[in-house]
Amino acid sequence: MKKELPKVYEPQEVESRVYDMWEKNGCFEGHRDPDKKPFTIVMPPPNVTGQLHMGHAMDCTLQDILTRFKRMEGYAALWVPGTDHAGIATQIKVEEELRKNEGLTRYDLGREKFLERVWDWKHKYGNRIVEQQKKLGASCDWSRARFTMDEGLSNAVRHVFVSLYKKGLIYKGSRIINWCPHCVTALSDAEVEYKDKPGHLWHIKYPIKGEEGRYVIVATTRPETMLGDTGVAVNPNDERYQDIVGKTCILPLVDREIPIVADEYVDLEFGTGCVKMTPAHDPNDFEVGLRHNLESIRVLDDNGKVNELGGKYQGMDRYEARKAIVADLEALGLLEKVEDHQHNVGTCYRCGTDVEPIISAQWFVKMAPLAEEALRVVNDGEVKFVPDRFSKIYTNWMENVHDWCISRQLWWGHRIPAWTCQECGKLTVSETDPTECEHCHSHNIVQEDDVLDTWFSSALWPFSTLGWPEETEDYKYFFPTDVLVTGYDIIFFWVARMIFSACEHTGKPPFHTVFIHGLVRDDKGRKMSKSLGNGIDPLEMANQYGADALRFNLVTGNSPGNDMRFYTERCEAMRNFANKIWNASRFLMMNLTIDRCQLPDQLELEDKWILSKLNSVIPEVTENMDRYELGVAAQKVYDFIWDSYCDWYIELTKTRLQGEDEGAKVRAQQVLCYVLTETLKLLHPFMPFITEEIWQALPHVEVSGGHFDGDQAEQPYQSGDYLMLQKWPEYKAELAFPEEEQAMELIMDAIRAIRTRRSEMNVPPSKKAQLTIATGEQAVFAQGIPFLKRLAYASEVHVVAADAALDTKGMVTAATHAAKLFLPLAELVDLEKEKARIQKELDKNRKELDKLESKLNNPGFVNKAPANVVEAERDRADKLRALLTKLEESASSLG
RNA sequence: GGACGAUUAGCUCAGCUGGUAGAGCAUCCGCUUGACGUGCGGGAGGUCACAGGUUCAAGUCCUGUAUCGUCCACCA
Repeated sequence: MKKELPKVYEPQEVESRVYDMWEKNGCFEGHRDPDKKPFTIVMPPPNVTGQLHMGHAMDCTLQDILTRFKRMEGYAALWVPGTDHAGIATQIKVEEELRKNEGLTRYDLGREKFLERVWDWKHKYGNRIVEQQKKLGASCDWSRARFTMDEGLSNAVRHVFVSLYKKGLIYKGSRIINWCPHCVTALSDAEVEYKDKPGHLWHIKYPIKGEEGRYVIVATTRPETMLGDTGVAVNPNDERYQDIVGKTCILPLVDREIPIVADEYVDLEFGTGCVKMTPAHDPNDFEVGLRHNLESIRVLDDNGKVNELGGKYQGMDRYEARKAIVADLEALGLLEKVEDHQHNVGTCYRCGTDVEPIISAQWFVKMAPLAEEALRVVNDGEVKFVPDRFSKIYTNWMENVHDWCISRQLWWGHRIPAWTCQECGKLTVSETDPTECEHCHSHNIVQEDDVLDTWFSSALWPFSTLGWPEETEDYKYFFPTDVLVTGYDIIFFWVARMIFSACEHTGKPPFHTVFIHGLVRDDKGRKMSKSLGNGIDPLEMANQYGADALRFNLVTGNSPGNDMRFYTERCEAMRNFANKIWNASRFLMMNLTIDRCQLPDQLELEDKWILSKLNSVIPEVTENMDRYELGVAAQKVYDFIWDSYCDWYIELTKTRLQGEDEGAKVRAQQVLCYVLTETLKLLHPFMPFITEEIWQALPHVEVSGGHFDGDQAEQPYQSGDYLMLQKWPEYKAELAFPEEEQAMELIMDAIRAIRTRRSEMNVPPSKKAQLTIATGEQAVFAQGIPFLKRLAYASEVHVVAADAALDTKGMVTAATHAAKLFLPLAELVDLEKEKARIQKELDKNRKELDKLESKLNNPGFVNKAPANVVEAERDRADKLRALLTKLEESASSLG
């Protein structure tokens, strides 16, 4: 069954065809199988109208690798995909579109009509990111795809809201919250990004009432908030201001009389030691205000403009008002001084606008009681972070968590299921839309306008996607899930909230492992962003180099949790790797005369070598996968394929494949095929497309079989149909050949030594030379003759005893610890150069041996080091001594 | 102010529980080697940031310092 493959691997065509094949044949479906253990991953749902970026690509790749690996290991693997309605992000997009195309705002349309538009938008673009994930090879069970605003998930949201409300863990209250004047909504603490910005510290004089010419000087970074000042605070221990505490000052521009109070909150060292109090616009002032009964006067409206309480400044934007106020103060001679001042400004994580702390009536989740269990499960190891250092970030946050502001003044999202009675003013909170007030039974009830924070619904994702609160079969079988894969940037937003939500509502942590990865940055180490325009489109990379190459790039060359720089060159290198595998397979198929592939009974030295190498790489890969060291695992497969299989084993088999012995030819094919097949399995999680494509073309190996063998009529696939459903390779004791492995290495050492010598002398491969090997391992080298001929360019090979009398005058020599090698290339030898070379090699190895011997003569080492380490060092010393002897002989023979 | 990460070849990074410093790219030399030039063979290039310590043995563990980066908190 000879097959000819194209010379260069063309991923584009292969990938879509292979993906369709998998999908059509149900390969991605998770099946509840009582005989198997489940393995479940829920995908962090991307924004429904989003586009796939490099971060998604990495996230997706890691999850796919884990899922494919576990699936092959025999788990009932399920990867649940889905999308998030992404409240603010999506609403902003649709509003922008609306303004651009029709010049309308959402208010022009009204809530209902506007939401129709958003749904239209969702239907139009919602599938885009799914298609993009498919391009990357995501083996999700698309039949179980969910959207956070699906009916089921919405029910879960309502169920949770009501349940928390009834437990007193959700409440509505007036607090200082973070307000984005651009998005016109409240934000949670997590949604505020603090940025260091240059600003000023304005020192303003507030006249003291009844004391002409006397002032309190306050320092502020936000002068416009003075319109809402209702007090001035000093530290009670501040000797400078003992006498003014209790007095009143006149708020300039507003002419309000405000008290001077003493509060520990004030820092004696900072500014003037006097702080203006604006309880409606500063969280600390709010607290102080509560202690001293200061009034809260909110002077900014929802758009960040001064409101009707701001007198002549009404209608000005907060920054306009700032300028005007400063100018007016200066005109009045009340501006003492202005200092440059670097300070941290909170900004909206969505739009970057400076966040305004504003007092506002919002809904909150009471966090303290929920945090307790969420901390316990991590502290007790029921939920582990990989790498572990992130658990500290998590616990630190959870220990200091504030109540979570969950209401958003948006329309797109889960509307808060609370109704206010217009008669008695009380709230009715209900899972199903109520028809009357539960307190006074009035029918005159109005639902809250606000919707819930997007993250409120994503917090339920690991169980809501599986059918909860219904006790569905899926929920019972697949929950709790196993691993959550995500970037460290959403530990607070999402991971923390999933953990406390699952603990609270299902009684179990949602997963046992949180596998954290870093950010993908550009080649200069900058975050990829739209504004910088430095984003690299993963799909473009996949198109150009293949999804497999992109995946391999994203998973190798960095360690878990660390950021990675994206280099296109690395994609190229991985594309080359894919091409290498392709050509190795092409070579095999060109030489294939068999249509069944099992290991032959008779194995040659080189067969045992490669099988033995394969046998040790299998557990290494598996162990690294188990430890989430996916990059290390991938690297091991890479090295095995390129070095061991391609550069050595394939070359070694050519002597048989191109020989006359038909039996030997077939046996070589069988081993080649077996090893390649097993290797394709190891590589499959990382490079699913090319491995499947090649595997489909190969005669399938009977030795390992699939784990879907046997009587499983309900299985939608047949054993052996797809590589992605094959059994993950295992170590096989009967295929470990340590002695042959070592023997083969002796031959390989000799080949390398000869190549080096020839290369140093610029002897082209076309110039063959006789080779004489003096060795104590004659039998081994006798087996190596064909390899030495082919790979060390020997015309003839003579293997003689180590102590054989040889006329080696003028011969080129090379040495390994096991053999002396002689090449009759006398005419090419520069005697002086040759001497120098040998001397250099002698020096190097003597130095090495000296180091070793002093180590071995150190009683501390011999007595305290483990026996196997000592043994290995002794062995190494022996080999060095043998090599030195041979080098010395060579030196002396040169005279 | 706290916490964390990084510092290893020219560049980007691996190096897991201490036991002979690695890869990719770049570079230099050679190669129409019957799978692959997206390749093959060979080479050069590193006092593992610095200073101490633990140990028979430290890139790896501990302490401190420096530089860069990230997160959290926050003084108007």
